[in-house]
Formats: sequence, structure tokens, C-alpha cells
Amino acid sequence: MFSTKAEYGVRVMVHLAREAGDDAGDGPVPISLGSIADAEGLPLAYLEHLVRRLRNAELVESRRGAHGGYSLARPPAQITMAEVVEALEGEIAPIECITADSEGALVCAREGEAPCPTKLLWTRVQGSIVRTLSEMTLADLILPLPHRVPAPLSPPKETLTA
Amino acid sequence: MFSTKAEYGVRVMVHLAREAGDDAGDGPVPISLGSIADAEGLPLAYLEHLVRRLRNAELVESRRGAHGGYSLARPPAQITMAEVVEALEGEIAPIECITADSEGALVCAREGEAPCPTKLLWTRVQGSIVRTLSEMTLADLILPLPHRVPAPLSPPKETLTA
DNA sequence: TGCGTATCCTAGCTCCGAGGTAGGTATTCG
DNA sequence: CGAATACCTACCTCGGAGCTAGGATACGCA
Repeated sequence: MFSTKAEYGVRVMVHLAREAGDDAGDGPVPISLGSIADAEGLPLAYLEHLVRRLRNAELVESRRGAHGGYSLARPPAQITMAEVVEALEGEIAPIECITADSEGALVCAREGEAPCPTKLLWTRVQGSIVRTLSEMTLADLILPLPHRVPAPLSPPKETLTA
Repeated sequence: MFSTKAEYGVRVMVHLAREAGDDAGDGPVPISLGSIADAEGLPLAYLEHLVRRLRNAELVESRRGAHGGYSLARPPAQITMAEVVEALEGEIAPIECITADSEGALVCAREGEAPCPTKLLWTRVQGSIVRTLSEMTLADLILPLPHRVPAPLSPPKETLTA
């Protein structure tokens, strides 16, 4: 479904949000990737690749050199998880057929031919994923909130164990 | 995200639902996989693998021999897309960490250790996917319904083009 | 000024699963 | 019987996930 890119990357973002050093006049104190890799038990060299994507998406900022590191580019509440996952995984589409045009409308690739009969299904799935990710921000993840929202997630009745 | 297994398999199911021969006293007239492969432009040998999963999940029934083939095991309205996708793809989980226990509750693997800080996120995504799939049945896909439901899927404002 | 610590960049490596092929056997109809 | 079909097992190939390696560049500090 999602790869470890999303998992690791989200963990990095959460780590940055939690450990955010106080802003010392000159921007927030950056956190080195090494310390994050250590704390999370993830391979540093691999995280470097992931964090690059986050930087390209302007979700984190970096300071090079000694005592350098990364910090969030915006307050956690202004970073949606859709942005984060998108930056890490690329465009979110349940199957190839569904993609998004320049205006954000969902379209079926192979337009012109017979549109895939199952378009409706994948469109809905895509929509529900993107909506769910868009509704959450980094701020929602920095605290271990047990029951923050009243009843947003009714646990699926049948989870369909294979 | 989802593989072609889901795509092809769903198309087979839709095809079966659409072409469903009249019940001729002795159960519905089965449709050969070959004709489906032809009509959909998909490789027959590969479909055989997929349809096996559908059969194991008791979503289709088969008749062997000449004039044999497959037919739906239940009326389309009683087959949820969650069942279909689950049969084809295996358990639906956005990342490894999230799985479902015997009672259908969502749990984080590596329980006991520090639970993944991002559990809340993946749990919600999983929930929204499963819910969406569970709310649709095969019957919803057999007609090209342009706007059947009033406003179930508000198109995501930003589709986040990479 | 030079050393240590970081980010940055490019290249490559390995392994596994997706996606498909091949070829056989069993079953049923005409 | 023989054609058509489902059923089963084994195999192949290729691309991407998930790393690793090694350097170049930038910054802080003694």
C-alpha cells in the first residue's frame, strides 16, 4: 500500500515537530538527521534521501555545517499529512488509471477509449484517502491523543481477515 | 497503491455481473474466462490466477468442461467491493504496522514496544479505505451511473500534483 | 586556518514481488 | 471420442523498494 518512505518520512516529520527547539531569534534550532536516525532506529543514509523529498516540497528547512540539521518550514498545524505523504510517495492514486489533471480534477487515463468500467470505484477510494490525509495535520500527531475527536473513525464492522 | 490484481479482478467481476446469463433452471449460465479475457483485452493465463482467488473467497462459482465458465456466487448487490479487493490483494493495510486482529479491531503490530507514533494516521487511512470499499457493492458498478449519489465524493480541493 | 560535523549529491547494489508464460491434468458437453 | 473449458504447478523476467558507498560542499569552533 504505502511504502516505508511514507512511514519513515512521517516519523521524521513527527520527530521534528516534537523536538522542535525553541526559536532562538535566528530561526528554530535545527535537529540533525543523525540524532533522528538514532532515536527512531532508522538508517541515516536512507533518511537522507527521504528528507530530500521533504525539502524539495518545502516542508522542512535545513542548515548545513556543524550544529546544522533540519527544522519544519511551517508550524505543524499548517502542514497537512496529504502534503507530507504526497511529497514522499508521489502522487496518490489507488491504481494507474486514476490520476489528477492540472486543475486537480480526477480523470481516468486512457480517456478516449472505453473508460475503465471501474473508474467510479477507484475514484471514490482515491477521494477518501486524500480527504482523510488532508484533514489531518502534523499537529494532530505530536501528542498521543487517545480520543481526541468524538467519533470520526467508526471501526470498520468487518475488517475482512483473509 | 493497488496492483493490477485488483484492477483486473474487479473488471472480471463487473463483467460477470453485466453479462450474467439468465438463470436456466440449473443455475446461471456460466461465462468462460476466455471470452472475458477477449472482451477486456487481458491475458487469459493471468486471469486464471486471479479468478482462483475469487473462487477461494467464494465470490464466484465455476462449472468445468465444455460450455463451462464462471458466475457470481451471490447477487451483485450482496457483494461488497471490500470483499472483492480483499480477496484479490490480501489484507488491506496502508503500511505493515497496521493490521487487524481476529476480532476485526485495528492493532499496531510491534505491540509491546513503543507503538509507532504515527499509528493514528495509518489507522484512519485504513479505516477510510475499508469504509469506502465496504459501502460499495458490485451492483453500484454495473451501470455507468453519472451522478447517482447526491454529494458523497466532494472532489479533493487540492489533489497535490507532484 | 584547519578540523569535525553536518547537509548535499550521484551512483550503484540486492532482493523480492508484480505481472505474466508454459504446460500439463481433470472434467464436461456434443 | 474430441473439443472446450476449468484447474494446478512451476517457472521466468523486470522494475522498483530499500538500502549502502563515497564523495563534495558548507558551517562552527578552537
